Amino acid sequence: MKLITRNTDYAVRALCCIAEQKQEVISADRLVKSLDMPRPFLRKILQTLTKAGLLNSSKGKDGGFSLTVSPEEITLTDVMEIFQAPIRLNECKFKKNDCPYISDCLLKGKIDEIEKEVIAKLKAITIASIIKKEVNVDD
Amino acid sequence: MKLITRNTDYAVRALCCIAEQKQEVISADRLVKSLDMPRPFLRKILQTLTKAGLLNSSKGKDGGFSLTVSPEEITLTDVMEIFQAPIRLNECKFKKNDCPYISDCLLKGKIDEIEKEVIAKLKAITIASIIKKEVNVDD
DNA sequence: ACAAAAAGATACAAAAATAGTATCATAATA
DNA sequence: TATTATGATACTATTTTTGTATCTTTTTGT
Ligand code: FES
Ligand code: FES
Repeated sequence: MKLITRNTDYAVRALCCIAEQKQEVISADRLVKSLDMPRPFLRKILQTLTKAGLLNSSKGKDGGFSLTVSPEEITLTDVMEIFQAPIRLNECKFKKNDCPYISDCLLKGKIDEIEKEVIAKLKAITIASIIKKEVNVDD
Repeated sequence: MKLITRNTDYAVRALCCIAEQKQEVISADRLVKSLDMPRPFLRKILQTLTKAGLLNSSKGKDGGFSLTVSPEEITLTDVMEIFQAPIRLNECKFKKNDCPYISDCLLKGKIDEIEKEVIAKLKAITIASIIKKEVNVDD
């Protein structure tokens, strides 16, 4: 039971790093140095985030990435949906078929309830809320 | 993000079925018929549940399985722990190493909070609470 | 025009987790 | 001692996760 996959984890850390830094854009290379993760993997994640619309990218010299929206507007679920969709806690399939008991299954109902609450809580976590620390006053 | 794996799912359904029926014990064969799942897979699950201490088993003619404790005492987390341990939402490892940022990571803290709540809720779900329906009055 | 510095696109591969099968041994009982 | 049941275990297949490698395209400075 892994709520957060590595993809999402890396992505969140990268987004935090991008959000925190002051320059216009930051290159994949600099992010690799700051975050200490495998370059090709980070690059793929950045590309995915760009395609998903969370990042702007610019090529060429002094190119790099920047957020398309403010850190307050990026929720954990946004990121999870990109890398871990579908966000379901219980699909209840048997041999690739939908479970025939799904209509009157009480477990299903209970899990779904939990799911809703979890997702609500995940949605409440934003990049901004993650990077917000005392250390990091805007100066 | 799969909160419940198939193993757990099958196991819960089997436990419900065992809990619901009136005979002393129920055999794997009868469970297969009731639950409509692959026999070898169910058998393995039943064996695992037995080893884990949730089921009694008896061999030979008219052998089968029965609960060791009442359905009220079996929680979803009990079952999940057997098949999906460790129950963690966020391990945050990088290349098999623990994440070096773990000590001052706010995301980690937030996820851990959610984790605690989820587990509490899962713990509140018991086999008894799953099978409890109007249809099923003790007669 | 051309080289350098960046990201874009894709295809591939390795590892881990999940899901499922098959086979033989062991115990109980009639 | 045959039958009926579970126990133990080894094996295989599939899917998901986690990466790597390679080549193309765009931008910019010279
Ligand atoms: S057993 Fe399938 S929905 Fe519950
Ligand atoms: S990034 Fe590793 S604990 Fe948060």
